[in-house]
Amino acid sequence: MRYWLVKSDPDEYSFHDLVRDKKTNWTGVRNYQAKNNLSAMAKGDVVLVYHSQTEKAIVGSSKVSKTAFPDPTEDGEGWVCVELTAGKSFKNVITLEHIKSTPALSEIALIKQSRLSVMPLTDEQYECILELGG
DNA sequence: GCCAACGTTGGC
DNA sequence: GCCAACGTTGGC
Repeated sequence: MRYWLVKSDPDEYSFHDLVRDKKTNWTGVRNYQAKNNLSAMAKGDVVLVYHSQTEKAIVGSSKVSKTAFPDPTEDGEGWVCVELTAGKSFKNVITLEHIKSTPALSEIALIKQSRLSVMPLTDEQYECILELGG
C-alpha cells in the first residue's frame, strides 16, 4: 500500500465533486512524471486530494479503485488515468501554509516540486498529514 | 495580475 | 543534442 497526493483546481473538479460523484476517472494529466506516478498506483492505494489556486489545502482522501488505463479524454496518445473513489473529508483541511511550517513535511513533493500534479508521499508524510487533518 | 519555476518546443 | 524562447502552473 502506497500513499499519493494529487492536485486539483477546485474550479474544475473539486474533492466535493468527487464526494458527490462517489468515484471519478482522474483524467487530464499531461506530464510525464505525473503520468509515471499514476501508472505506479495500485488498487487500494490512498490518494489525498489537494486544492490549488484559491484554497491551497489538502481537503480529503480517496482510494484507487482502478489502476491506470488509457485516458479517454486524451488528445495525443499514451496518457493514462486512474479511477478514484471518494473517501473521507478531513475534519481540518491542511493548508499549504501549515504544511510549510511543519518540519516533518518540509521534504514533501508538493513544496519541492510545486508544479507536479501527481506525487508520492512517504509513510511518514502521510501519517503526519492524517494527524493534522484529524 | 504578476512573476518565478519549470516543462516543452523548435531552430540550429 | 543543446539551449533559447515560449507556455503553463500556481503561489502571492
